[in-house]
Amino acid sequence: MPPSQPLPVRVLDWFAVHRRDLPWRRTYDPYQVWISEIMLQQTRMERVVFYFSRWLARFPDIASLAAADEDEVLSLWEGLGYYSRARNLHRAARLLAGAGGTVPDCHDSLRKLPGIGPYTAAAIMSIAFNRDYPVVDANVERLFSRLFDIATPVKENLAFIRQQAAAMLPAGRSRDFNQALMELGALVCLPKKPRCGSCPVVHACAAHQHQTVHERPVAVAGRKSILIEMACGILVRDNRILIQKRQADDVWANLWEFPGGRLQEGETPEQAVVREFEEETGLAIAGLKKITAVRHSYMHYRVTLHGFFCQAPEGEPALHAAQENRWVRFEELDDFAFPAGHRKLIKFLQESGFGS
DNA sequence: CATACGTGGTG
DNA sequence: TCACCAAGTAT
Repeated sequence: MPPSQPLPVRVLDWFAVHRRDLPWRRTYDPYQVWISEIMLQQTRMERVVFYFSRWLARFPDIASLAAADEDEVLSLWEGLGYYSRARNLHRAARLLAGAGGTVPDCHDSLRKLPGIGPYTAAAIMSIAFNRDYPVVDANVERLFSRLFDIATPVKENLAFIRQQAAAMLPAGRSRDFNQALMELGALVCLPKKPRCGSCPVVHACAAHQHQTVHERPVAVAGRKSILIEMACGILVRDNRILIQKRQADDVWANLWEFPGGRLQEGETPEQAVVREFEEETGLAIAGLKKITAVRHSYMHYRVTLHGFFCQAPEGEPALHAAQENRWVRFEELDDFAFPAGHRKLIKFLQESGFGS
């Protein structure tokens, strides 16, 4: 391919050869494109494929999603993170089900749906309906920051990047072109190890010319990660385990967990479980038995979660910090959506033969 | 508009 | 090990 070909043509030709075969690229069914775009937000492609397939098998269309319980929706989302995406998807499906039951072929209507922002509205318009809307995601930002060798923080240059993306969008080819730009960012114009030798537009890349590819995009200074310790208690009574449903306005909204919380200054994990259990449920637990500690992280926090078995002689738990209590059998824990740390603890128990 | 929202992969 | 990253949105 001669380097004289216009950049959009080179990008489209590259995509025709290198595009990955993905479930939602088979029919471009608008519902499927919508689901995929929400799942792909801040989430890696390889990870999404599994969740997407399982989701489509259970919720093949807007009607089935709208008819589902939120708990089941969250269960199918468990592990993907950013759970408001699942709750918003569910809410939006119910809005759409009452209004024709199709994904609107209209940017403004899409933009009004919960969970659909500027990126996703444009992505659905172009990928599902092949309408001429430019899309600028983190891939496109990185690609353009290199193409134009942008030396200031990329977030300060979004207007310029959007303008460039709109200017080079080939009319009538937006479905392929937008995906091509993102695919190029995901497969070639990588953050750490860009494969400039395989790039179809390296001849037009200012950063490559100036040997500044590794310095682009320029990021704003990040925050340091914070170490915290947490503890939770698995209260067993009559072969049932107490779980609580988290508040709707808190982190991990509407997910389930074992009572517990963050260690205070100078507190041991044991003291923290006793205190948190009392605060959250009013129960005075005893007979603590350490299970294990699991490490995980979220946002800029790195968490060590200490898990304990515990006992409580009498009384039903109160609801001081949760919206619902439930006593469930060990095997039933798989039917509820838990934050990753708690799920790791459950997995540890399953693998150590507990309950069998 | 800065910040919160989750998680697992990566170098 | 750890900081940074990944097809953003809501507030």
